[in-house]
Amino acid sequence: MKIRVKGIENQGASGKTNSNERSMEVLQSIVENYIKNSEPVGSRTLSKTIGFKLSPATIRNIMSDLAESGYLIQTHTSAGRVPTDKAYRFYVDSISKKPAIPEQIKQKLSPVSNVQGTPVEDILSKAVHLLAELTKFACVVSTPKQSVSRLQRIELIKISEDRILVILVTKAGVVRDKIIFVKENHSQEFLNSVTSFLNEEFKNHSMQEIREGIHQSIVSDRHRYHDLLAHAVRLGKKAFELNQPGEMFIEGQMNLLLDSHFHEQSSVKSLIDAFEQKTAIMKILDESMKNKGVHIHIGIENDYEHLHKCSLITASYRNKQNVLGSIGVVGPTSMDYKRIISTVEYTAKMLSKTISEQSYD
Amino acid sequence: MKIRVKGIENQGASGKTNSNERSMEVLQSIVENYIKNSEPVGSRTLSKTIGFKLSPATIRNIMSDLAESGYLIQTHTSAGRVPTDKAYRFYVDSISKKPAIPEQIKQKLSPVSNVQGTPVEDILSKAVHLLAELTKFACVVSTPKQSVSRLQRIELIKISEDRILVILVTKAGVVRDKIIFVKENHSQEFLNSVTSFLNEEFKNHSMQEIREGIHQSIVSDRHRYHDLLAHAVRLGKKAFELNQPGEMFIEGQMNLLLDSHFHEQSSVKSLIDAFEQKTAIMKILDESMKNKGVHIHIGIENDYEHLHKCSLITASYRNKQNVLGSIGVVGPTSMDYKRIISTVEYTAKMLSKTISEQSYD
DNA sequence: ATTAGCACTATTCATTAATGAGTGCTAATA
DNA sequence: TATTAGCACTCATTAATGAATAGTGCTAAT
Repeated sequence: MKIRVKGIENQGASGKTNSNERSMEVLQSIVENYIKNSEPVGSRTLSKTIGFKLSPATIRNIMSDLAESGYLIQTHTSAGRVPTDKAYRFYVDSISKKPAIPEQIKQKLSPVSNVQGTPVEDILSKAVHLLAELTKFACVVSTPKQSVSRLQRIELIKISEDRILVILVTKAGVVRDKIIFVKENHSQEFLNSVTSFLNEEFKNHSMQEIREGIHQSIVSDRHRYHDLLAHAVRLGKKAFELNQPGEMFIEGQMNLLLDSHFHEQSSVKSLIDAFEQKTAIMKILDESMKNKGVHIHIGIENDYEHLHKCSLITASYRNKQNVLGSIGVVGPTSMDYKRIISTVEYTAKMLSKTISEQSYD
Repeated sequence: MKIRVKGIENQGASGKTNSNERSMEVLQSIVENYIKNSEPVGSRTLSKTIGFKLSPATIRNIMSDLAESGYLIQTHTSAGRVPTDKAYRFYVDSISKKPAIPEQIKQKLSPVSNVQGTPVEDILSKAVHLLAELTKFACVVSTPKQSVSRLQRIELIKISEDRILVILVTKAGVVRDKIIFVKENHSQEFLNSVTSFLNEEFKNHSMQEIREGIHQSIVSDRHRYHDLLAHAVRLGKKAFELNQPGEMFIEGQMNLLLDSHFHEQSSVKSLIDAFEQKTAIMKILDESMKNKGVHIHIGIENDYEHLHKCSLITASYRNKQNVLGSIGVVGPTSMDYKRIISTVEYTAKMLSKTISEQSYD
């Protein structure tokens, strides 16, 4: 077997970066070509798109090497080649300059910032809807995490003899309500004092801290002989109990099923499962909150098996104070990464801007 | 051309109800057969399923008549026959005894009633999710109409200098929040008095009435010289302004795309459009609130063209006082009507029960 | 009024052959 | 030594063919 310069990978061995650069260029071309046409790309076509700088035969050699290194596969002997996830990874990593956001996209997304007094949920829902429309894929957004967001205000409203409506307003502008059941029939006046106490004690603290704080209060038992505070703490404990596992909005699932890449029965089932079982996607969104910028998960890189044929592009959104959640796109691994990445990035930016303006900091 | 007794339609002319009944039975069999197998049904098969009481030849004659009357169509000359929307309409109208709800379905739906202090939205979302799982079709539910539901409580909370958080709690247990922007910097104490005023004035009134009432107050101008009331009315007007067009939750859209009846590209596009353009479905849900019981819209009967290949089964849910919204299934016209109808009916019943228990009446 | 029988029709399925896109290898070339 | 032209080969796709099949419609017999 002849030993050829492999390009990209073992450049160290050959020393000829020229050949390496060429391989890279070819690979990029292949990826872009496949993204555009969704068809295996052959040496002849490639020679054309590259501008006849190389003959099909030369390209065949390069492609053969790339296939050997795991960047390309053939669906069958006489077919062109298709990029692997490894190729997509290489491709996105090699994207240097981001394309400018087309004016059209900016315009489409402008409704996101055009909101006065709209609940955060509605803003998110609007944003994810528009993103789905723009990308023609499925889009998801996670609602602001309760635990990190800090308390702006708590309100206790007596609803009936044994029911109290708890309203939590966070600094991010998210309003959460829930009803707690109590044995004692507290008067509204009493609830008002409890409210004052809780507000004074916990305003500007994160939900996480509050939960811990209240727990400590109970453990330390320092309120045992003070009726009001004892009740306040007990009510507070109930009020701040985390009951929602973190929500997420999904839009445009059906776009995916129109996509030719998911036409096989099995892929469709996988997708349905993935969206049914929200946890996997939720996890990726959560992960995305930890670091800045756009996150890209390509096919096999996803832990969740049902997402192996998808790529996820996510970006977190925030207010002035905290990272709140993230928004993202779920599409085929052969998506137009450049376009999608910049669209997601821009959407997240707009979202951050809008929500920051609405935040109470 | 031979004139034969047409059965079903022109029974008056022939006088022989026997033949008519037979036609009905055959048609029912055809519909059930097609629902079950999604394949054109032929005379031979039918003779079997009917228990050989009639020979294929006889059945052919009957089928020919039914086809002429518009109950059946042939996809091509040598194919069996397929029921038309008219046939489905006849079929559902002729359903006499509803099947008992299988224990399995009851069990699946039990989580709907197993909710303490859960926001109504979450109950609805749970219900529609389970319904989608049970029926394997797309399911929708409309959130309680704001206009008909009556006020349990309003709360104004000062959020920042120029922002007030308005919380509306309805008797149905729905909590709505929105932020209003004001020019004056009201103190919380002042807001409390306004709150008291609004609560006293408007508790137990429907939102509709309140909006009208406030409008009158402004027109009559009787509060002109009373600063507090003037402000209260002005704030109230803002607070009660209807800003959401009525929401709806959708689940299981993807189920539809798995369904063989929607495999053609065009149908899929239609469906996506229908769900994108929520208004059409919303309208049907709204319609369904006007009358009791289960509502059935079969294919062509739907005003919205994109729903011509679907049937919708809807039922309203309510609390003790009012009809609040409705829940329904969107599936192919060849759905198993008996099963779906009773499932939707049961789900709506459970929903009503649960929400009634949570209501504040 | 019902049914058996038969001619007729259209789909479906498997087989075959032609076409074409694309590769891999070898030998010629710059 | 790297590149390229040329050629044999492979495999998917397509169209055409024919057999098998499921179903109808009509007529004549029961």
